[in-house]
Amino acid sequence: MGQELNPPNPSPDTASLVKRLAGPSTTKAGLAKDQSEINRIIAEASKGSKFYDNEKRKDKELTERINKILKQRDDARQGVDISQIEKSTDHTLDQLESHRDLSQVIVHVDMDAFYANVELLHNPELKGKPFGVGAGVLSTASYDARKYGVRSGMPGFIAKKLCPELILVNINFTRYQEMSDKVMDIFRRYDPNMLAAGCDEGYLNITAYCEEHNLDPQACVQEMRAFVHKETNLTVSAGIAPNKNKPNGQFYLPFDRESIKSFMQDLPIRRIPGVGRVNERLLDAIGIKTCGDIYTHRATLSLMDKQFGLQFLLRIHLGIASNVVEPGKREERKIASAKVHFRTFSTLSDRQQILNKLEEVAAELEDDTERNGWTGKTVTLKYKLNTYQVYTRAKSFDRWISTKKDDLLAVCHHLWQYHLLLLVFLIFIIYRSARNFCQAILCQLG
DNA sequence: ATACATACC
DNA sequence: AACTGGTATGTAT
Repeated sequence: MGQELNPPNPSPDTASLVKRLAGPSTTKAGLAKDQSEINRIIAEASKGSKFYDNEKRKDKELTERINKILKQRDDARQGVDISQIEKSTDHTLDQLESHRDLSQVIVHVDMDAFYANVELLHNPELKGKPFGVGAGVLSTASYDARKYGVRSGMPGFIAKKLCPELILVNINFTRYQEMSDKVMDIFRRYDPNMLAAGCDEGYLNITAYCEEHNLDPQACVQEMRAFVHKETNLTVSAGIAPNKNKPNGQFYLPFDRESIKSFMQDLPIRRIPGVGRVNERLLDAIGIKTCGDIYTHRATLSLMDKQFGLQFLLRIHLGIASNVVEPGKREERKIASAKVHFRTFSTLSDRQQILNKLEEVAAELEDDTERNGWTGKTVTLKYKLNTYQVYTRAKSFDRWISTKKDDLLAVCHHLWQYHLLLLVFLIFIIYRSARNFCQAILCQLG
């Protein structure tokens, strides 16, 4: 609320801001030794930029949100019988425990530094050298680069600050897709129903394979990893467990309650899929750092179910997760989008200039949707100012809409706001569909 | 329904 | 100088 005072000395960055600036992928493999020095360099390099200001704003918002939650917690704990709540939570835990299924052998496979290692195959010169894949922003970093703190998602100029001798390699999607297909084919020999999660990882249920081939899970996975290495020259890490919760790298989690419990006890909550940087901080604020801490604070979590999701966390605490592996339904496309960059920071104050840009993306979308026989019911306009603030405006219809350029523009005209006339850095239209066009026709027929 | 935020790779 | 891009889902109003 209050005005920011301008202190005589610039206040140092808060720990949370420094961490935020370091980016989301700080839990990756191949970590450097002194993370705090690296984070300091990153914060230093970011300082003074619009990006930095925006992160600072978001960090402050989150801090305010945390304070609100802490107050809610204190209110919620007033005058209630904590031990009673703990007792009822324990009952829920017993219920969950009684349904634990240890019968399925689930493997999570993850290619090691996939893009980087594929590039190494194509250019052995890179061996032993720190390099990143991608331009502008890195898609991945070689293990030699990770030692310096270089990570995926990091802008090139910061990576260069951390590691001046860093080599930047252009991205070659077709190359990775080719290798991905090969690797996935190997995985499918072990589970034809496997779930491919992105192009470099997947989940397999090898229960049937182990039984049929009279193999124990560890030997089976060892064999599979050996095949991958032999046929592609790439390495893959795997975690074997009774469910899909992802252990750390190469790991066999024994299939009994006690082993799972002790594994979860000290596992940082951040390692759980679904707990990102924001939820990590929210949970930290109420004293939860590890999956074991969930139990300690079960009463608070129970009282604040709405904010934190009690069931979700109790299952995490017990190390219980889905053990159903399915290939993931033939993905129906849900969104079609097109985008334009404004390369300049100058004010695009000329209404006509913006209209031209809008026309450009609308034409691109018309082309895409016409070619693929697509339509949808919602048009979304999304744009980013040079402050990195993002805005979305959407309009939904109860019928399939025309994807003609001019019709899209007519909707956009309805959507765009005056501050589009301010500095615009990036703009894109998202055009979203519930069903594809063929099905739309079927719908109309009956 | 809309406007966002968060998370994942 | 440079801060993924695409998709899904959650949440508040």
